[in-house]
Amino acid sequence: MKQKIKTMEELAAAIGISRPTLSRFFRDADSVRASTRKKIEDGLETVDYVPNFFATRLNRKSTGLIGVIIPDTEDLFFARLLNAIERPALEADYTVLRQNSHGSADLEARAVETFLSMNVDGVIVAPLGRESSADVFARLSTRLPIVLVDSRLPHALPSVDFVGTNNRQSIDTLVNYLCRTGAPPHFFGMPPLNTNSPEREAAYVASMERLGFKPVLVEVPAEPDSWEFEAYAYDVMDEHFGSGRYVDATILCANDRLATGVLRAAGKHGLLPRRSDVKAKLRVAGHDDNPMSRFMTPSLTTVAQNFEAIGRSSFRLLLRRIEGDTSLESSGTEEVFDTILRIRESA
Amino acid sequence: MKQKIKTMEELAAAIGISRPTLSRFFRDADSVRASTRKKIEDGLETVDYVPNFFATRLNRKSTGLIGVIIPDTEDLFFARLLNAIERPALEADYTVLRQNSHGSADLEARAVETFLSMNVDGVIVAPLGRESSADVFARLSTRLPIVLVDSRLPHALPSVDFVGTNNRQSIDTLVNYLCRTGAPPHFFGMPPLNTNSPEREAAYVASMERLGFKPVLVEVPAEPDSWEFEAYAYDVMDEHFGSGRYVDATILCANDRLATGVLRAAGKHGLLPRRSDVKAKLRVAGHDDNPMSRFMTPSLTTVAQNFEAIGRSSFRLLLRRIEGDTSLESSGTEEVFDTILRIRESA
DNA sequence: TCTCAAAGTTTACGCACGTCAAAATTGGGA
DNA sequence: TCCCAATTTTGACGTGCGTAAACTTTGAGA
Repeated sequence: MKQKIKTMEELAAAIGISRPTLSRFFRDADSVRASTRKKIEDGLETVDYVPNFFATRLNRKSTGLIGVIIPDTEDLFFARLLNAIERPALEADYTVLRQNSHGSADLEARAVETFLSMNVDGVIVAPLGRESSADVFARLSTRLPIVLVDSRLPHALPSVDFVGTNNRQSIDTLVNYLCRTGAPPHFFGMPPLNTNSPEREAAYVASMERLGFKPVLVEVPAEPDSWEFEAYAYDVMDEHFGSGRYVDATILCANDRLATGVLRAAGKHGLLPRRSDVKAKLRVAGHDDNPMSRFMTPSLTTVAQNFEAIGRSSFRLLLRRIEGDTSLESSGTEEVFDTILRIRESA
Repeated sequence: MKQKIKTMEELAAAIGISRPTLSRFFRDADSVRASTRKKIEDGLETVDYVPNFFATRLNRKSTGLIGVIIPDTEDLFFARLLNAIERPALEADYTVLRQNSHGSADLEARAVETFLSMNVDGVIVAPLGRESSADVFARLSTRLPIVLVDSRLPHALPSVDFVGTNNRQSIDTLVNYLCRTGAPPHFFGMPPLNTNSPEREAAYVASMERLGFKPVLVEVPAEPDSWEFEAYAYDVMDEHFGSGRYVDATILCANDRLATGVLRAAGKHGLLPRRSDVKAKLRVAGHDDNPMSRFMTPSLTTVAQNFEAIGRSSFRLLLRRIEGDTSLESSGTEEVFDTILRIRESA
């Protein structure tokens, strides 16, 4: 069992190198002479030493930490987004800290406090659509670089960057496809938890009108403040289908999780064809290309967001802000990515 | 805009309270006189101060941090488990740090290093099934309290606690139900990424033999070292169904994600009944009750793990170890929870 | 072997806060 | 109004490491 060493001072004594040199070595192994580098590395092999995380960050201009706040870890959309951010961050030697706002503005604010107290170099956040969120992030953005992903804030903060999906393109792609291949779609919106909700609805209305069709929203009783999209959509459509409404309609859902609930309700009411070669009357399309969507029966027609690009891009943008890249506009930058249509069985 | 205050020293000056008293206040607000408590709290209202996270943890016996390591954040099973651990931890004023091993033993080891360097009070880990994992955690357990969750290690560490699901009970429940209502099930195991895989298979064999049936494992070509369970199961069964094998069998899958792939393959080959009142020949059952399972078509018959209990219990156990509860066995404790059968349409 | 720049060592201070001991206040009851 | 225990303040040191300045050693080329 290797000798346990607690401080860098002890380490210096144990391998015969001065502490400042060790400190330099840990910051950048190439900043010391090759021969002493080898001596240190050999020494480290023989002992059990881990630099103290807190002590190293306490007195440093950059902590090498970035914070990410998402609303729900149990939503695969955000789980994938998180991974897409974490990957380039790890490559750039940043440690990413995740906080879950659980859809609550309070927890979101508390997460911000935590990140401030940790002197993170920057924050990437998928915000809630609340007013309070906007205030919190307005304050935050005066103290730290911050980039929004996936959703904007209800009131635009002119100085904050945004990276997300091009909702106009994605919805337009779906509307065009659906109109070309069958009945013009109705739109099933999502609970207005963030700004994607109104954005996609507006995009739907615009696309339909451009094609000369009348936009029709699926009637929803009350929009619950919940992230249980599948159950919500199922309840709504179970009611509709049970009363004979929408049974041969084309339904464009604001995301795949809603579409999942719709498909389930359709199955219950016998509205799904048994074999994929039988044309169904009811058609359902989603948005996001959730990993489960291709495994449903029928598999879900949807559009795939470019997670990789969004994650990478938001991190890079944050990095440039952190490094004070002056070629960036001081007013917020905006990057949106197009989606790819995935035609499957449901529409 | 409130006055920004960076250190406790400044805070002390700003609100007229000595620094040690402030320090005591932040550790426990009730440890100061009510009148000075009020004075401090009023003062805090007027300024913008956040204690430095690193400085507060640097020189403290307990950091109030616990680490959690899971193999995959994009697997809803682990996402839910994580939340179930985080909830009681937050109530007990612990901050939980998550690390994702991405199924890699290297990253798992690195996560351990990180936690050690942060002086976390304890670690909860859902381990990989690798040999190397066992070594890493053996070392870790000599320095920190640690509890394993969901899966054991390939070689039992006698001194480490374990909290998970009672695989014997869950599989036995499913086997009994399936045998009672139709053909005895075949078993579709999962890639041997952790110890649940062999455990569930052994439980299946035992249950079948006890009922006097011959256990039959679904033939799998090569077991890939992958977490893409749905795609894996789909590929395997697409091949089988395409050749006419298992088309009227009952298939018990080691988890819901595999079952999802099986159902998808069944749909492709027209093996699913159109309406739920038509008896299917092919039956599929899963394990875990993934949130999506009830929304599939057909909805999946499965067993629900008791996430809440597993999460709460593993945290409590860790807490007792941290606090040095002497009523605990020094040899490892073991807690397993029973599952609940969810009978739905697929079997 | 000499030379000089490169690299390492010494020494010392700083970071923001925890914590302890001794001295000074405070406040409620007698 | 006096007194004493409870609190707070003062002063000082510790945590593990970053970092700067001055000084010493090293090593490749002349």
